[in-house]
Amino acid sequence: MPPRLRDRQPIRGEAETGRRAVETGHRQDQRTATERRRTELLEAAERVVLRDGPEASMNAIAAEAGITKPILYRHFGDKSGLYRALAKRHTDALLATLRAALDSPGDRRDRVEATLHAYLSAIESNPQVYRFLMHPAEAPTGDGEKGFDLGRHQVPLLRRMGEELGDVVAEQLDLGPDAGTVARVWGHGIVGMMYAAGDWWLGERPCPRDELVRTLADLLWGRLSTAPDRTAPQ
Amino acid sequence: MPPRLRDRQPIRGEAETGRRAVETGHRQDQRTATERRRTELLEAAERVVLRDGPEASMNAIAAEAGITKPILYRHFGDKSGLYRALAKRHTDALLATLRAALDSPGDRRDRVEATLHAYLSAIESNPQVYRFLMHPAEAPTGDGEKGFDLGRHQVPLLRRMGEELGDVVAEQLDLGPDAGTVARVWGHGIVGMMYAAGDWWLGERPCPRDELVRTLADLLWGRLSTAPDRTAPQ
DNA sequence: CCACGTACGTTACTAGCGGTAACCGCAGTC
DNA sequence: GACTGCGGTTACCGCTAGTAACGTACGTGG
Repeated sequence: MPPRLRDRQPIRGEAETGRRAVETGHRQDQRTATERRRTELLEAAERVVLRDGPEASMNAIAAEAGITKPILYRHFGDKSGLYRALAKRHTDALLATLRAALDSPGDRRDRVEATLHAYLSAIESNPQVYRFLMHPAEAPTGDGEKGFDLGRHQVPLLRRMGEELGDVVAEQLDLGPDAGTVARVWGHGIVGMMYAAGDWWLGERPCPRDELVRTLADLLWGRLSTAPDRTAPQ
Repeated sequence: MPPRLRDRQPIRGEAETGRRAVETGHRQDQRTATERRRTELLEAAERVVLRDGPEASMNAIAAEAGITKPILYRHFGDKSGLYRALAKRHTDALLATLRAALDSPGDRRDRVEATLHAYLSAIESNPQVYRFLMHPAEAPTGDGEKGFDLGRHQVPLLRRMGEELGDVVAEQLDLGPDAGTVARVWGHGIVGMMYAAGDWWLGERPCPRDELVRTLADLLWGRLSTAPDRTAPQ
């Protein structure tokens, strides 16, 4: 890869214009102030990530915020800390949307289709956020354990969505014995189905969204088992 | 000398002990020789990746092979080239296994379960290879296009499996109009289901493999639509 | 008043990364 | 003998994440 021009360092003395004078009266808004600062930094980070993708550098983020790296590290510990904080808002929002769709009125098929629609339109309307959430660009291990744990620190959104959907399935359906396990398996399975099909669809756009939703719902409705064989009539 | 610590370079003169003398007779095995060298390097890389995970450094791989970085770059271009070469063998093997399962005798349900079994036992028997294949640890863009392409250079194995399965579905089932699109959607969807459920199962081990296979097959067989409601016990 | 704690901010560094330029030496071939 | 190509090296580049040390404004408490 050709060497990139070094990213611009923050311009000196432009971040602190006319700020301090506003809150002279208040005293112990220290905590709220740092909180506000935190969200300011997060918004800057979000701008950069949405512009440059998940591989945005801490330098670039700091520059966007008008400051330098050490402050970012004071606030978020390390890069994965920043990314975790950044991801939280979006994952929470997405999960809320999905839960709303899962609890929407209508029969079961309607709810399933509504959920698929919700997920797909979310990733469609903001692919870069989706990409950032799903492909965290190397979350640096971080756990003390070296070895074959596998998957713990990876793609947490997929896991969370799977757990969430499993809960909903468990609470809405009567699955007989082993209901808990079955529901969780289905939760992760269905989420994975949404994920892979959605990722592929977003890249190739082979059909409108409704058709994708219908086709996936057909799959979940067992059409795979009832479709006629093709080798026989030939 | 500047005070920079140098990372350990490979030990001098241990890679070429008693090698040259063997093939004095042959002449134009240059191509086969470089081919052999390539696979030697790939095996060294594999050892390191299986030991250190996907974030293994080129320096470490070169050291393991008893050489230095530039040779790796001569052979594979860049890191993603090496990783692609490294992944190819395993993906080919896995895809062949899956295809065999998809074409196995028995009825449709048997074939589906056989395929699930094949995938799950593959990732179970070698989780680190699986992890390397699925989470390529930041394939560095590489494409000229900057922007929102999304997903093209990401997780190629998932895509390939989806395409492959879509082909099989299309050639075995009669899906009426739009058969091509339906088959591909299903291919990617089913693969995603396997992927997410398998990843979760591998981490938590909530049930034996057979049960997971059966539960997923049940999902594909439409049990989601036929399971009784739980909130309204008629 | 002065000292303290605390936030914000900087400069200047470190080790390590992927990747490359320039060079050496050895084989075989025209 | 000159040319070419491959295996191999040293030494570098620009970049990254992360840190140490220092400075500056502020409000509080002895």
